[in-house]
Formats: sequence, C-alpha cells, structure tokens
Amino acid sequence: MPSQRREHLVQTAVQLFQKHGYHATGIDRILAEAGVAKMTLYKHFRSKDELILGALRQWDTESRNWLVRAIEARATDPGERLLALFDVLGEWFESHDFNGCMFNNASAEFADHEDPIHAAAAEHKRLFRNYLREQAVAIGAGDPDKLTQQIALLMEGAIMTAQVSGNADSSVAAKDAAAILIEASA
Amino acid sequence: MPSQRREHLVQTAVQLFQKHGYHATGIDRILAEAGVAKMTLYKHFRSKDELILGALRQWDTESRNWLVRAIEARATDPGERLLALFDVLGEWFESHDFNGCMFNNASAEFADHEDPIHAAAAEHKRLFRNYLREQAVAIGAGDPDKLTQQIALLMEGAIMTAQVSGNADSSVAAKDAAAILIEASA
DNA sequence: TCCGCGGTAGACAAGTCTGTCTACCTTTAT
DNA sequence: ATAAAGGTAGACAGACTTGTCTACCGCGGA
Repeated sequence: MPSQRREHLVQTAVQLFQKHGYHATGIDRILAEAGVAKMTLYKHFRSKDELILGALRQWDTESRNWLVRAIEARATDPGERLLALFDVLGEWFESHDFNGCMFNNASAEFADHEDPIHAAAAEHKRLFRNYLREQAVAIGAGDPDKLTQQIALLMEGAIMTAQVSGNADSSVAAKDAAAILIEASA
Repeated sequence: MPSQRREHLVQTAVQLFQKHGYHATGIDRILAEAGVAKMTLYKHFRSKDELILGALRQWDTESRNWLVRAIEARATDPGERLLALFDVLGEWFESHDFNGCMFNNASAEFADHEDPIHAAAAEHKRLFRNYLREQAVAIGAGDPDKLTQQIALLMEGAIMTAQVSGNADSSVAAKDAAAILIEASA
C-alpha cells in the first residue's frame, strides 16, 4: 500500500525539481508545498537523492505513457506518429512553466555516469527510443536504428532549444526535418 | 588591465561550473582550486551570480572562437563546414570530463528567462547560429533560416545525447542527418 | 476502553553556503 | 625610503542545508 502521502510527496517533488532544478530545491520547500512532515519523507526515502530517484522513476513511466498516448491519439500510421511526436512536443513547450526535460536536467546536475540519478535519466531516454524504433521498423525504414537516432536527436534538440530560447516553434522546424529524414530513410 | 588573478579565477570557475554545475559548486571550492583569496573574488565580482555571468561571458567568446577555428581548419567549402561541425563536436564529446554545454546547463539551473544568466545562455546560442547561417546562405540554401535551425537542432540534440548516454557517436548520426538536410535544402 | 499505527510539529545537530571584515604581506613607483 | 595598490589568510555572521529525534494527536480494531 504505497500511501497517498508518499504519492503526493513525489508528485510535488517532480514539479519542484522540474521547475527549479535539483540542488536549488530544498527538502523543506518540497515538504511545505506538499503539506507533509519531514519524518514522513524519511520514512519513505533514505535521503534526498533517493527522493530524486523516486521522482524520476515516477515521472519516467508517467511521462512516457502520456507522450505515447498523446501521439497515438493523433495518428495511427507509424510514419505519421513519428511526425505527431513533434506536435505533441510543441504543445508541451507552450505549457506555462516548461523548463526542459527533467532527465536532461538531472544528467547535467549529476554528471557522474555511475550516479544512479544519471543512470535513471539515461534509462528513460533508452526506453522512449524503443518506442520510436518500433515506429521506424513499422514504416520499413532501410536502417531503422539510424532513423530512430535521427528522430531522437531532433527531439532532444527541439527540447533544448525551446528551453534556452523560450521559443516553442523549434518543434515545427524539427518536424520539417523529421519529414525529410523519414522520406530519405525509405 | 584585467588582472591575471581575475582571469585565472574565471578560468577555474568555468571548469568547475562545467563539471559539477552551478549550485553544486561552492565559492570556496573555486577559490581553493584557483589559489585565490576570497576578497579578490569579491573585489572583481559583486556576487556568485556575477562570477557565473563572468564565466559564461568568457566561455562564450572562447568556445565560439575555438569551434569556428576548428571547423575552418577542416573545411573551406561552406557545405563541408556545416558537416565538419559535427566532427568537431565528436572530438569534444570524447574529451575526458565532458558534461554537455555550459550554456544549456545554465539555462536549466536558472530557468527564469529574465535571469541574466539564462539570457547569457540564450545569447550564446543566438551568436553561434549566426555563424551557421552565414554558411547556409553561402551554399545558396533555398531557405537559409530553416536550414540553420535544422543544423542547430541536430547540434543540440547531439550534445544532449552525448551528455546523457555518454556515447560520443551521436555526432556521427547527426552528421548523416545534416548531410541529408543540406542536400534537401538546395 | 485501550493499544498501536501513521502521521504532524517542531526543536535540534552539524555542516555548508555566501558575503564581510580586519590585519598583514609584498611589490612597484615615486 | 616610503607610500599606495593589490593580494593573502582567516575569522566571522547569518542564513540555509540535510537528516535525526522527541512529543504529541487522532483514528481503527481488538
């Protein structure tokens, strides 16, 4: 029975880490915002790092589910899905307090690749690329791994550009590029 | 006469911010590593944020110079230069303590777009895109702005992917994609 | 009725952070 | 020779950090 308290705590942690970063977000702030006592946090997690890890794990499944569902609500053809990805990204970029991808940000703040936090970020990327690859295979791309990687690069580039420049339409340019690369991959 | 002390301080700050992030890097550590007294820091900068800004400004010019020079040492044709970019990136990714792009990381840790630190990061990106655009114009691209943005997206994507996955060959996939997009832009 | 569980509130320890201040040292120019 | 400039060393204040501990509260079940 993963208590509702824990759930709510992690949810709040996700939001704050997302918005302000990991080192800049203090435990006390998360606790206050979640309306949860400190002892409750330390009953469920051994340390702040464990909470970060919990937040990343939670957001990993949640965000991938959301993204895949949003894509598949827009397109059934695998080629169109790879393009719909960028429409969904564009929507995300426009959301009020968009601050890039939690996992990218985590890998920057926890640079050591051995760090479980960094590893969790890498794993998230790997898992989502699996979904992209399924689509690349389904459209019969000559080199599906290559196309997957190219789409993934455009995706990461669009996220980062939107984060730095604050300009949501990097998703449009990425979509255009993706269309060309998909065409060329046949 | 921008003292050598200041220069060395900023240089050290660049390295440490690069490697460990901004909030995670304490003033004292920078001071110790640089072998400089605290008062010297606060004589040249009003606060840690000002030092961060100084480090970003320094690295802005330094890194753009380095990058452009490395590209132009490899190719004279503008189209080849746009491709050589990715070879240079690949080299960078393989350097020992590569931890992504300082400016991307800064924009993540200082999410507020009004923050001068975030603004400095955005400005760096804008300036380097100018160089890319010159090349895009020189090859006679139909829509040079579009090609510029596409190349920039691939660049950011390659940086981010190398940072998270630790895999330097994202630059190769990006280069392949760039070649296709350049071809298609004619 | 009474016990125990899950939670709260908040004090606390020990460390770290930025930023200020004073006292001293060393070099250079007059 | 002396004075000013620029730097060092290190103490210090005050705030903030994570993590621990104690005392209490309220509810459900035996």
